[in-house]
Amino acid sequence: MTAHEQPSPARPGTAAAPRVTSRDVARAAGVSQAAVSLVLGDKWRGRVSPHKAESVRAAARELGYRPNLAARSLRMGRTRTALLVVPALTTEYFARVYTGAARVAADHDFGVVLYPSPEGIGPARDPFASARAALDGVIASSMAADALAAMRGEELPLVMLDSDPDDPGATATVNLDIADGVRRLAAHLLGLGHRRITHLAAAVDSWTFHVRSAALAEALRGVPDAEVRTEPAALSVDGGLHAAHAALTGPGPRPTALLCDDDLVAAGACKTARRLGLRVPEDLSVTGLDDLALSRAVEPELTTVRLPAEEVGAAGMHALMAALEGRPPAPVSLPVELVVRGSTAPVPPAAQV
Amino acid sequence: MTAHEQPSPARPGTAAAPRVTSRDVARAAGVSQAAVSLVLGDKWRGRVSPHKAESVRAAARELGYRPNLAARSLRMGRTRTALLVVPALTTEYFARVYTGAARVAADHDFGVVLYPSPEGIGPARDPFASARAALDGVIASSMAADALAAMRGEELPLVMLDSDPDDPGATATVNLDIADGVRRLAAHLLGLGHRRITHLAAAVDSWTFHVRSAALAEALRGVPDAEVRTEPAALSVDGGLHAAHAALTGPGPRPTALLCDDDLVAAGACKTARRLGLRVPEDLSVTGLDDLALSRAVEPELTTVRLPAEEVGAAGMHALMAALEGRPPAPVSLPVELVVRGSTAPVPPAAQV
DNA sequence: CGCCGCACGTTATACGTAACACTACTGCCC
DNA sequence: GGGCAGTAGTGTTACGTATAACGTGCGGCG
Repeated sequence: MTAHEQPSPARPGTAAAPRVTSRDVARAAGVSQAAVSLVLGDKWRGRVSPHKAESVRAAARELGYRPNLAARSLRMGRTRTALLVVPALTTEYFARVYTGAARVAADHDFGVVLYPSPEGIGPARDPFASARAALDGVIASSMAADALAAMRGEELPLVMLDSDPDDPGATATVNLDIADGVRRLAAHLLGLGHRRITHLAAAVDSWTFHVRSAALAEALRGVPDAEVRTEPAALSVDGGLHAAHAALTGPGPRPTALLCDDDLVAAGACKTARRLGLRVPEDLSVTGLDDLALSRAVEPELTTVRLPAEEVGAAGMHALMAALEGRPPAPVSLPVELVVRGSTAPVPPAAQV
Repeated sequence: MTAHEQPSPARPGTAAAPRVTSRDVARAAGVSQAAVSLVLGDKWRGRVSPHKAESVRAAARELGYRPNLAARSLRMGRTRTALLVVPALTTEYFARVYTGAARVAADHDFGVVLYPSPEGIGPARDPFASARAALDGVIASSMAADALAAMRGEELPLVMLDSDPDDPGATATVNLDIADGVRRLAAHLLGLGHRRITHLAAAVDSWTFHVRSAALAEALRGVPDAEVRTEPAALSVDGGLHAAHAALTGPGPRPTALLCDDDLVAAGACKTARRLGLRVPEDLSVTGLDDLALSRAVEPELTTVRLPAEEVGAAGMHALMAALEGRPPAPVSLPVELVVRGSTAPVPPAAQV
């Protein structure tokens, strides 16, 4: 419990405090406004004497000077602001992407503004109007397809996340090696003896999900007795719940493993399995993808693939900074990590037909 | 799969497009720049003829004119930007608060910039520098205590979330009626016969958590045989895991119910219970708080209190708008909802000593 | 001696917008 | 006919910053 030391007679209101400008600092330090700008911009070497420079800094500190960023942006033509376009922020994955991006941005003295695409925030608005300042660049997840269309025509650097590296509209791309993750999940399941695998595939038209299907197909190509099916699933616990029900009660032999495009889906699938009287992992193996906090909260803990979300955001921002500085950004592909936990087990003997 | 209709010969790069200004529009429409400003600012009634107004709008559309927000902010002294200070964004709760705030802000043509306090983004920076533009107001969660200190001195409207309504430093406060939620959880548990209840209390020094403890104490005051203990817990699955272990293996009779300050903690507690051979809810009842997606993913689903996070963000932004328009904002307290699911059950007969 | 850098500054300008102050014309009533 | 209100505009300025352009002494060098 903190003490309230200040009496604070009136609550802070709308009263616009007369902002202290660089001219005020100049007056206080006895120099010109230009000198203040030079000193505080650290461009004073050989232009202002060390003594005066110090007194400028002292005056600025004294008065609590804070440069007006609107004026600076106007003058410079640069806003030091990037837009991050995400499909919806209520997911842990994108919250982590934001965190990584914001960290790197702060190192470059940049800010990050979010544009959660329409489903999160209402009818489609102009993403550039929603950002309050003009923007220096855009980082966008491929999953925010609708908002993306508006970006295409702009003359801004556009870094695409989780997106086709050959996309000609992107200045740079940052990808997770999802294909490798899925291959390793598939190998893990095959190694446990699973052959009848149903893919609970995200019902989202985005590159990163297409890759998952392709990688799974590729991984099972050389296995003659493998029998893979696909069931579309909405990206939520309920989505997994329904998709798993369809997969487990449909015609034909029951799959012994469910490979889910997302941890949420996997959690839902586990619930359905239990309701149908199937034990996970003894009767049915389930794998997730993302390694959300949730994957360790459910019982059993999910075998999944850890996606380094913060690194995705960080790499995206690095790529954007490179583009802004004229360095050609290289496409990035980040490694993922297979995390084996309790939701997968050898195929039950009874199912080995 | 979308077709790539545009040939797009060169990738968009750093090439700064010569932005089209209001003067360009004026030239194209054959009027003065001032007229353009009037028309596009919708202040032209009786000052510009309807005919010319229309041709200005046409020219703006034609040229793809987008006003320079930096210039506008500089001129107006207002940035139409609010800062949202949150303790960490990787949590679903604050992602939802942001979404609600951003929705309301958009209605007022405002933007929202996030300041995740230091633990999320590195060493403590100046929150106002991190926001790229000057700010018109601040909305802050009481949980971001460290960042908050910096706000106190500023002359900006400050809306506090989940915070003491009597805080003299706040322009307005928005609260959830957490006390009511906890009272209802307590009543629910008492109704099921529970008397030995351990409170897994968040180890965070914030008003919203103090309220929980106080409300629980109050609810049990009139119950003579009630026996409540408290165990501090970090706000995570692991935190709940450890705290529950301490609570269930400590000296004295084992509690029959755990009241947890957060769904994550509750999920962890359930795991510990299961590891100790206790069934939830038959042998032990567990309640959460938040109603995260996670609370429906675990087995059994958590009895919890639904916190309307988006409404908190929305109400916070409404209060800020009111303050900026000179209307005195009233303190807000939002109702919460008890959600009874599978993690609570009548106290087992054996435990009824 | 004259003139070139060099260190140390200042003056002036432009960024794009909003809005104040002003002009000019047209009815129209007293 | 003079003033007055209303309509339809334009010219100009200021917001606060960064920087190009412009002095001004002064020591040194040809």
